[in-house]
Amino acid sequence: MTYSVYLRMNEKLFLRDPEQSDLGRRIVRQGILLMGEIGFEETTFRKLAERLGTKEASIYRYFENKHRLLVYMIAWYWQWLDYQVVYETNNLTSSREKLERLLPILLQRTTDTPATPNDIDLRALHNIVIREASKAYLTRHVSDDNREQLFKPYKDLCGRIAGLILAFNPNYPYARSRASSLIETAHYQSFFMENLPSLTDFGGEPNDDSLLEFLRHLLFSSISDGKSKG
Amino acid sequence: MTYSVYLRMNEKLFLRDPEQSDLGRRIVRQGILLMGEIGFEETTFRKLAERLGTKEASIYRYFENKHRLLVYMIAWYWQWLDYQVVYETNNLTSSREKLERLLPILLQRTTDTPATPNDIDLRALHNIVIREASKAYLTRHVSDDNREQLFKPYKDLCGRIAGLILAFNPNYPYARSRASSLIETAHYQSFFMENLPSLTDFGGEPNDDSLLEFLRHLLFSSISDGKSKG
DNA sequence: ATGTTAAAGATAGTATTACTATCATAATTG
DNA sequence: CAATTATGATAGTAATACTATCTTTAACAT
Repeated sequence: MTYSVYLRMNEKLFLRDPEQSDLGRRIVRQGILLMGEIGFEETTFRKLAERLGTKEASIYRYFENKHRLLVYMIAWYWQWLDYQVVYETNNLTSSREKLERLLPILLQRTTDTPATPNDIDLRALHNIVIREASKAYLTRHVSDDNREQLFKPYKDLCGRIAGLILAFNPNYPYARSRASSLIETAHYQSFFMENLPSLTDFGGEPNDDSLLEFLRHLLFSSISDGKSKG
Repeated sequence: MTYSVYLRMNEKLFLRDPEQSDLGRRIVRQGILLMGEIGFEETTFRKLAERLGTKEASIYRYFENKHRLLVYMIAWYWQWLDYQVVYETNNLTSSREKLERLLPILLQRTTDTPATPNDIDLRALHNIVIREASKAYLTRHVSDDNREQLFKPYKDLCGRIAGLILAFNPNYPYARSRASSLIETAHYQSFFMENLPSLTDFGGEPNDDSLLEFLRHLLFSSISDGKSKG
């Protein structure tokens, strides 16, 4: 039996809660597919409306604009990831083991998901996060958006990871920066691997986990104490 | 006496070389100021033209579109940085020292520039790189742009840094990824520090160099051999 | 001086985008 | 059955991202 998680989203992210209606859910789900296919810039509410057999005005009733829809999707992803981290590290005692489990989650290398997220195409969403997530905050209105707590899920996830890092090494002084840079590195290295491979050392073959090993080495070398391990 | 460096740019980046005419140079220089002020999305050729006392059609004679202008500015920055790295590490024998010198360059913490770059506002350009550089490659046409060598300056800089890393530790297996992630980390941590400080451990006071220390620790812990140093 | 070429100015026009407004209709709820 | 709410349908606007064309100006060559 599979469970389904309902993630309660910040109300500032939408005009009308898309999870409360059929059209709303289709906007999000098909929006993920469309944006995954053609990218953020090429995506328009008109194209999405056509795909849904509705009109752009209807989509505007749910989301103020395309950027808010992106922020919504990304926020959903971070909340989902946070949930996955909690689930996967639950009952583990070793803080190293917890961090080990974290890495494949960040790279979406996990096969068994703890619960099926209601028809959301996770692979498409993960690709959107890799290619478009930075566009959610690299704007002139970051500060306003931040004030409205739009980035809280990302901060929460970073906070969670920073906690794991501090559990591993309470003396490490850069836990939050280490957490945010771990996430970001996972994503643009994935992007580079796929699109600008000469910026990486990874071949990109399906079962090549050199990126995972890179992240593992990078993480543990930085948060381990300088002395040889006892 | 100050010298002035002329950076030869890839011809694919423009329709007409902006360095060869007064209008062209003003497009680039004022473009940097405008984009630094209002950001990439808000920048239009119309606004830039007004600022220059010309018409948008004139700007289109130099650059195919706004994205190409961005790519040009970013490419110029990477070439400039590469030059700076070469200049600053010249005559140093210690590879550790070379890497040490690299870090403040990446953060634009260097006071003495080796040569004055012809009226280019480096501070504004650095801010553009922090906020907008990823938009140069996070597009649907990365591969086409890459084929046209538009990202060569970035790759060259990464290659240069990877070389320094390998000089420091010839056995390190992820030199290129380490180089690209060093650059990227420097930039989005700068952005976070300024705009989403809770994602970092840095206060952001003018003379606070905790970001520099973070990068230094992150870099050397990862590329040093696992054994205690001899 | 004159003719030629190239750069820039000026004006206009088009397709698309990112919305906003309004009104009708269908579905839901009380 | 009445009232409310969601959606559909249509229209319209201001701005954007260009393209085209024609004129003026400047440079340069003979």
